[in-house]
Amino acid sequence: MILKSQVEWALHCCAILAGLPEGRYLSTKALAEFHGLPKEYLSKALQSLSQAGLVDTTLGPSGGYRLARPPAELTFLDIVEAVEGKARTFVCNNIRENNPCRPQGYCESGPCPVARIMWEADEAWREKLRAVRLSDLTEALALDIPADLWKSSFEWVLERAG
Amino acid sequence: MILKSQVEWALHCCAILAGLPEGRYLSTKALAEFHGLPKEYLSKALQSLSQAGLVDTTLGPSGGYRLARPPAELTFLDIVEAVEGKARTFVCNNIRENNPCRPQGYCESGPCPVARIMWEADEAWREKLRAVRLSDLTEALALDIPADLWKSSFEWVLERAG
DNA sequence: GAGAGACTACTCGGATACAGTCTGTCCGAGTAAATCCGG
DNA sequence: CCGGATTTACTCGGACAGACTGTATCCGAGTAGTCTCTC
Repeated sequence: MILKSQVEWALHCCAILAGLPEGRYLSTKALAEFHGLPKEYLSKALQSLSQAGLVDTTLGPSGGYRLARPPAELTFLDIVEAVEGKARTFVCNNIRENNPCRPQGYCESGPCPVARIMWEADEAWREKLRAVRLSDLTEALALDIPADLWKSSFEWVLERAG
Repeated sequence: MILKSQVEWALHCCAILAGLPEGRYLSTKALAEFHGLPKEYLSKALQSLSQAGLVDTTLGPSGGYRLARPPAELTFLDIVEAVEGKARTFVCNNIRENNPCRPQGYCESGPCPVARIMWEADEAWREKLRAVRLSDLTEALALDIPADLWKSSFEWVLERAG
């Protein structure tokens, strides 16, 4: 059970978009070039973000993506779920129904206890992701990255933002 | 990102094995029949448990599996990791290394902040699974299942336990 | 110089292909209990 | 009746195949700016 690499890409791209000045867009091409990723496939991840309503998009030249909401109102969970889907990581096939001792027509009272526990863990994971805002990430990145690299990256992006 | 169905199977099988009297074994065939699962494929899940040291096995007739430890000393995480592996659900490909502004030979100071956050969520998930013991599951099952079904199932298993 | 039309650069979506994993099946090797057979 | 050989029932591991998902590429349709051409 491993998350797709698109999740990683989407998170990094959102971090870049978070630094974009109000009203500017950044193209898939620029984002792909900045991260060294295949443009065509990266666009699938960005399309997922777009379909989830996390980013706005404009067509035509100087078109591209920008965040639909301020970074403080976007959580990691939003982004992860946009790419990976909202489905739970554990699916219950109710194999308890196959119990040979089970009386005919017996109806289960509720979700299988096994599933209940797995779903609680899944919820703990999501809760942790829900608690981290995109703005928290950019703050962490600002501390992590040397100031000059931070500045030159910002300028690199600005040059390409329409 | 969905866990394999083998995880579900392994959890249910462990719950059955937890009810087995001291020193008795239960065969793959019986476990597969009880849960309505393909015997050959279920054996893969049980082999994973065996390789992880969670269950003991004996060959020959009246052979099969039994828990290697008391149910109170087996956690959900043990079982999930035995089947699914211990690898983190988020892998960091360090795409920040491709930043075109990054100076040559620049060495990252530590793990990528994005990965750090994802790994914390992963750890929260595992922590939740670590907190649930197999004995907790059997207690929950005892409450969930009607007493007569519980009893007849136990007898069904005992008949086949060598 | 202004407006209409052509052009360009981009997003979006579908089609396609390939690889890896998940699911499932089959079979042979090895092992331990049960059975059989000879003394 | 006893001990050794055979049979049986099971685990274990590898080989294999099909379905599905993840990764990746390509191309056509649509759109918004830009450019060009004409008046």
